[in-house]
Amino acid sequence: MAQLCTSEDPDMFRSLLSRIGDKWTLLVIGVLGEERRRFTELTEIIPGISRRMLTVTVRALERDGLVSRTVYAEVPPRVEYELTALGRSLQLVALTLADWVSEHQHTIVGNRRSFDSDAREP
Amino acid sequence: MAQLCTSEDPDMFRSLLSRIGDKWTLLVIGVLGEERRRFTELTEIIPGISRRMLTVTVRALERDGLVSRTVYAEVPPRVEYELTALGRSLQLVALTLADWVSEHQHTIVGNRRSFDSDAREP
DNA sequence: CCGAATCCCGACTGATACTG
DNA sequence: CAGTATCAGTCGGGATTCGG
Repeated sequence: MAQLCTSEDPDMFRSLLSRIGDKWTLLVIGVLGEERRRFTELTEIIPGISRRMLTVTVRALERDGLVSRTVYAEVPPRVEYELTALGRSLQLVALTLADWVSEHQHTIVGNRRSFDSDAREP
Repeated sequence: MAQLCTSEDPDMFRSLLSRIGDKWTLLVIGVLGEERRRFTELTEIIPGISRRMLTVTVRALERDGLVSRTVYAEVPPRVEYELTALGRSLQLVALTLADWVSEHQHTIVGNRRSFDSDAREP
């Protein structure tokens, strides 16, 4: 319902929205949606992410129960992350979002271009 | 495709994502999804938004072609905003997102609580 | 290999005041 | 009514460094 956006608890709504809307979360979910990965793999697959931000992101996802973290008592250490059932359900939503973006991104880029050029010359 | 999250143009993906993921955009889209509104109406309906942030938000939406802005040459001035066809298509996506949040928010709050309490006491 | 802790900067936001 | 301008505070997140 659109009401969700306005009434009820906009804080909670926004809190979850900013979680998935932050810089890295959806990328991590997208990658983990394919298969479980270990820490260093993620840093290599996701372009530009730092170890710190990967740690922060993956901790937040674990806290929300979207990702599970498994530590193997080996040497060298190995830690694997994978989507939980809840995480996979979010991934489905994320994919519809990604579809929308891929379908309309060219339109939007064009809109921005014409808006910006209109603004310069009256 | 999940690939969209990783390869291709993650910048464009993130650019659109941070647009709809920012603090006010989805609330504005949610309100405008019901019916066209004028500026002051929006400030009254959306709890906590300042005139400045509303301006910034609707400008960005207009730039992307998601919202249309109509100025009536009256006195006092009247400006109305409404979703474009593109904006309505995004609204559909946003609603699936809102549904997911409303369905799982209690689970997530619970996950956070138990994660936080587990962290304190080993 | 995996991560925690610290420092720091630029971007985002809000309060306030002013204008057509 | 519908904005714009300016300034100050907060915060995400990147670089770097240290530990298990």
